[in-house]
Amino acid sequence: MNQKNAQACCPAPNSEPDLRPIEGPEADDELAALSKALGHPARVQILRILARKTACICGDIVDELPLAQSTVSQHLKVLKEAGLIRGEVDGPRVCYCLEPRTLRRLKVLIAGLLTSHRTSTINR
Amino acid sequence: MNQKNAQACCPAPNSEPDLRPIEGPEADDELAALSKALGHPARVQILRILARKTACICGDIVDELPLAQSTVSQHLKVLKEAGLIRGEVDGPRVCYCLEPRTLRRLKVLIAGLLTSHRTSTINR
DNA sequence: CTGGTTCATCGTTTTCTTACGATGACATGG
DNA sequence: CCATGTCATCGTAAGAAAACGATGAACCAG
Repeated sequence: MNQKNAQACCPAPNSEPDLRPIEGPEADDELAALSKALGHPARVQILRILARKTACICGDIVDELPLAQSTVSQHLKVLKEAGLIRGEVDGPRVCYCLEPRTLRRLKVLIAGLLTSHRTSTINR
Repeated sequence: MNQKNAQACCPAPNSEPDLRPIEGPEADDELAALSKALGHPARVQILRILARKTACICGDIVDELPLAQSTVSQHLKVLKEAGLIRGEVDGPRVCYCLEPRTLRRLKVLIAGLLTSHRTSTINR
């Protein structure tokens, strides 16, 4: 019941390349952790909402999901701890937004499973 | 204690494009399900093993993981039900291999979260 | 047919996850 | 200062997931 002005939070596109390895035990754990954070429909929907809205929003997310506020807050926490989103306090509200860097990282990690595979001829 | 000959199972590279949508409720659920299947370190390691070995293997996977055979079998089941791997019976053994098509699909779904976002300028 | 190998499934325990309402922290408008 | 709106956290109950050993099905070798 608000549709607040999407503040100019969540800055710094930060397109530095990611240094971390794409294979090995650490990469495996990283991929598992990121996937786990994505592994719930509500959290995917939250990411989708944040991706759609050009800029970041606050708890309008709650209005878009058939879940209690506390549940949504919990999901946001999971996503934030995984580094997939960022939250910034804006007065009484909190403004969430995507962290595209992490999503790109996830994409790269998954692609890494494909490139080491034999079918890389049709891979891209 | 075996290192059996990796049979020529798991054929059909099958590079048809995927028809299904990249957004919407179905895509969200699909992405969540695939991510959930990936959301465990042991399962990521299994995929990594299958990706490394050029061809498919059997329960040599069990020898590579610090888990009981039944536990590995359970993880394989999860991966198979998600469509990420394929299993083919080869005599008394079962030969597993990657399903690159599904991994590519997952990559596309994640990329879809990025493309609808504003930062697509630095997206690729 | 018999015994051995390979793997899936069953049954169980333990732990994690999800969901909710209730409560609390915090900033802002009056 | 007080009331209100916004959000996080706590406590809890229900359900899912993870791990294991034990058992069973299927296949070969002899």
